[in-house]
Amino acid sequence: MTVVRVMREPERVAMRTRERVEAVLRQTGYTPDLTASALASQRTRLVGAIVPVLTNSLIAEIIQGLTDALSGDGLQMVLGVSGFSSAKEEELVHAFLSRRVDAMFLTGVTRTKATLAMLERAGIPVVEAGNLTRSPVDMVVGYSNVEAARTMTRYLLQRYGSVGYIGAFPEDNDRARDRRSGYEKAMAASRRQVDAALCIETTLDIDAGAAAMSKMLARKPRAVFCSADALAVGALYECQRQGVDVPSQVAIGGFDDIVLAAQVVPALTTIRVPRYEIGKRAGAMLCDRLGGRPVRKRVVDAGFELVSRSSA
Amino acid sequence: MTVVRVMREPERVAMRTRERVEAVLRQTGYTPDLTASALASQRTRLVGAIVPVLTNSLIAEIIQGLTDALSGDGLQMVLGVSGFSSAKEEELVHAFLSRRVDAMFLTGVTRTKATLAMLERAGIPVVEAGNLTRSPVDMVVGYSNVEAARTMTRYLLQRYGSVGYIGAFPEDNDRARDRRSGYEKAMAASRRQVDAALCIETTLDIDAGAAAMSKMLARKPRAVFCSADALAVGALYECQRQGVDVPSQVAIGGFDDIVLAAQVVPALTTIRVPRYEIGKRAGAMLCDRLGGRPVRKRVVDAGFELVSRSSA
DNA sequence: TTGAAAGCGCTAACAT
DNA sequence: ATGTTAGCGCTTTCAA
Repeated sequence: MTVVRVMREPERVAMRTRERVEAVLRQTGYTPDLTASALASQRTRLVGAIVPVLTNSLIAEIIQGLTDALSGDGLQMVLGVSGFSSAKEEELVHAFLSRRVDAMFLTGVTRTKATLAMLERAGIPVVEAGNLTRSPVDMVVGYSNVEAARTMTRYLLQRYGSVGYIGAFPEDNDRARDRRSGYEKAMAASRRQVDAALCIETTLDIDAGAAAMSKMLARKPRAVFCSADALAVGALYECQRQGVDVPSQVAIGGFDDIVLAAQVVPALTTIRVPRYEIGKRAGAMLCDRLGGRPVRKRVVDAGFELVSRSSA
Repeated sequence: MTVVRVMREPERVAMRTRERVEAVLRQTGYTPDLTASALASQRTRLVGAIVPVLTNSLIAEIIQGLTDALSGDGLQMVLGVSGFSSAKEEELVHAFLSRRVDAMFLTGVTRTKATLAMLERAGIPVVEAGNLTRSPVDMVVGYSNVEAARTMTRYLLQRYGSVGYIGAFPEDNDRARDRRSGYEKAMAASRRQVDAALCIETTLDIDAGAAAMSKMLARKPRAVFCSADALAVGALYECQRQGVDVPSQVAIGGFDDIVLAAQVVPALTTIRVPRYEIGKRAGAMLCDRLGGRPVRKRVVDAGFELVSRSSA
């Protein structure tokens, strides 16, 4: 017990005892065993985080924000990668709960019934990030993907009259689904048919964006909304390779405002979302709850902003 | 005990008993507590991983490979971000050892004495990744940054006669240091002075590459070796913005072969390293050791390859 | 085929 | 200011 006090409330231990204990601790290279501490205290100081992939700068920055927030409170992060699969996410949630993580961070707002039930039963703080919902499992911080996509589509529609769509596969990915839905809503609002040939869904990387654009160029679109900057950048390069001028022949709108977006020539018109801040805020909310500080706002809308640059 | 057997060696339990136990487990929604398991068995099934940053596609892909390898063996990853600080890395190593991780993954091959000592004492499998060394803490998988940088510099020197350098800050970053050193060796080998004005070190992102190139263009370099593709891409865009043609006016060589490198116009001449495979192999080596399978090759050279494209 | 018992290294509440 | 004690929920070994 005295040893414990030296480590946790050294002022309560007599100077001489303390020094003796500290000397021994140093000599023996003692390191407290958090494994035992976790069992005894029922707190692991571990946060489980599940992301669909890591190789995506949007997600990487959110996670960076999350770790920054957590490390301030001495919390650590167990990371799981779901590969855009709800089933894999379910497995991971189970594994993390079995590890008795103190809290969970999840990407997006849709998951399996079983996942929901487990989370419910666990009763730990959970924050969902990257989208919005009226009914989060517990807390959510993100922005409206529907509204953002609608805003961009409307912008392109006003300027160019017609707009195609290149997006990520929507299965097990509510952000992609909502972005597509925003596109469709804007189209409907201005009484446009969505032309299936001008609406491509694909994997989420630069090459795929280029390939999709290559197909779409055959149909001579006037403007294309790419629901992720990675896709938009790939599309842009494809245009360059084919000698199609952007924006005079085809305009391109992106989504995410990754660092690259401001650098490409022409610079990308896109939707800016506060990525890093979303992660940081999510982490802060978890810290608050774990520290016994109540969180009043359980649904945090971090907002978005249309950044108009040269590509559209 | 019978319950335990039902979960671990069900064939050893009588059919009827087993069914009864399984029913109860399902009804109560029982989830084994790994926290207690860890304490009793002295195995956490946790691997600690420390990276300098996440927002870097090279690193993100290595980590992706690592998680893929680990998840096959039911291992999970605690992730720490050191921000290119050896001191922060030291803290993280301490925290992870205190958590009794079964193994450690570290980026690069140089660290503080204290870190080394802790690792030594812990006696767990450790794999260092992303560079090579003759004397790893335990195991290492990477490639020679010196040789790769030398190869690229030599290539540029042969074609363009003189070569400038834009690289990442070398403090607490042996990959950056070695790349610079490879550049200098190649320069020395062809009897060139390294012109300080043609040698810029900066932070590791696209904007910084653009800014550095902007400065360097004032000196009319014939070719520039950017020791990371992020920098090279930034440099390339800066040239485009300034109307400087690549490669006829300035040639640019990169390093890493990120996905973007093949897509930019002109496509980037760069050094390809097997990023994902490095992470995967590192994970596999840890799994082998934890599974009691000895690892013969403790130093794995994953190699590199100069990819000649249009930018140089 | 099933069960009993000790112990992993801490925490937390209660003495002294 | 310091010490004692009883768990936490598993694993491991030994017994029945």
